[in-house]
Amino acid sequence: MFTIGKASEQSGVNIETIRYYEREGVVPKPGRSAGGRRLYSPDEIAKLRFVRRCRDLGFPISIIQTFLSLTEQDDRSCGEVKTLAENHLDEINAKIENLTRLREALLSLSSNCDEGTAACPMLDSLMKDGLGENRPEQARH
Amino acid sequence: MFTIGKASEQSGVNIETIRYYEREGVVPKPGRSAGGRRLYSPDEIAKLRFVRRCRDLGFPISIIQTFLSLTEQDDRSCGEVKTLAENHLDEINAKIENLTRLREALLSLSSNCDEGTAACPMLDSLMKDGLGENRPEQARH
DNA sequence: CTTGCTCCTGTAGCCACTACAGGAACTAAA
DNA sequence: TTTAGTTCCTGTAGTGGCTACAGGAGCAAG
Repeated sequence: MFTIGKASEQSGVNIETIRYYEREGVVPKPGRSAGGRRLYSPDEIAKLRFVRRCRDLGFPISIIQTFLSLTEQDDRSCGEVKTLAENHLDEINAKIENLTRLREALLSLSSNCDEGTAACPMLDSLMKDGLGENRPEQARH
Repeated sequence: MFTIGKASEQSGVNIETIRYYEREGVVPKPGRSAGGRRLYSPDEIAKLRFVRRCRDLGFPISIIQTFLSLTEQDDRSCGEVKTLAENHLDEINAKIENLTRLREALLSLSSNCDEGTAACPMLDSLMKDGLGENRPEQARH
C-alpha cells in the first residue's frame, strides 16, 4: 500500500488532482491508515494512471468514467470504446481544422504589420465595420 | 445610441457577455438612459466587435486589453502588435502540433479495437504499467 | 390597461484543476 | 526524547471566459 505522495509519483497524477478525482467520484475512495491517511493499492494506482493517460489523450472526465465502468464489466466493451474514440478523433480533427484556419487568418492580418508603422493595419481592420464577417460557428479553443 | 440588445446584434457579442466585459473592465461602462438602461454609441459597439473578432482569433482577454489600450494611444503600436501576434501564432502552432500527435496516438491505440472484441486492447494498454510513458509536457487542450 | 418583450442586478454553474490556510501526523536525526 | 522537517489532512476559493438562472423593473404596441 502507498501514501498519496507515492501514488502521485507512480501514476503521474498531481496530489491535489487525486483528491479532486476522489471528491468527484472519478476513482473510488481508497482505504485509510490508522492516522487517517489515504492508502493506495497498485490496482488503484493503475486506475489513476489510466485516467491520466486518457486525459493526456484529451478525453473529458465524463468519457473516462464510461471507460472505467466498461473495464469493470468487461463484456462487449470494445465496440463502445471504438465509437467513443472515433467521436473524439472527429473532435480533434475539427479543432485542428479550426486552428489551421485561425492561423491563416492571423497570418494574413499581421502580414502588413511592421516595427515602424504608426497606425497598425491589423488593429485597424479588426476595428472596421462589418465587411466580410465570416464568423467561425462556435469554435472556442 | 443603442440598447444592449442592438449592440449585441451589431457586434456579435452575447448580451450576457457584454455585461461580463463591462464588469471585468474590458470595455468602458456605457452611459445610461433615464430608466437605467445601457446605451451604446457606434464607437462602443465597434469596440465590442473588435473584442469579439480578437476572441475569434483566439487571443486571451488580457492581450485584447493591451490591444485596446494601444488603439487609444496610437503611437508605435504596430511593433508591439506584431510581437503579440507572433507569440500567439507560436501558441497556435504548438496546439496544432500537440493535437496532431494526439491524433496519431489515438489512431494507433484504437486501430485494434473492433465490435466483436471482448477485452478492449486500447483500454488494456492504457491500464498497463509504465512502459514507454512518453508524457506530453503540459499540453492541456 | 394589459400583454409581452427587453432590460436590470446578483448569484451560481461550467470544466478540470490549482492554490492556498491552518492544522495533524508521521520520520529521522541530535 | 525532543525537535525539526516533511507529508498529509480538510475546506475553501480562484482560474478563464463565459452562460444560465431568479426575481424584478421598464417600455412599446394594441
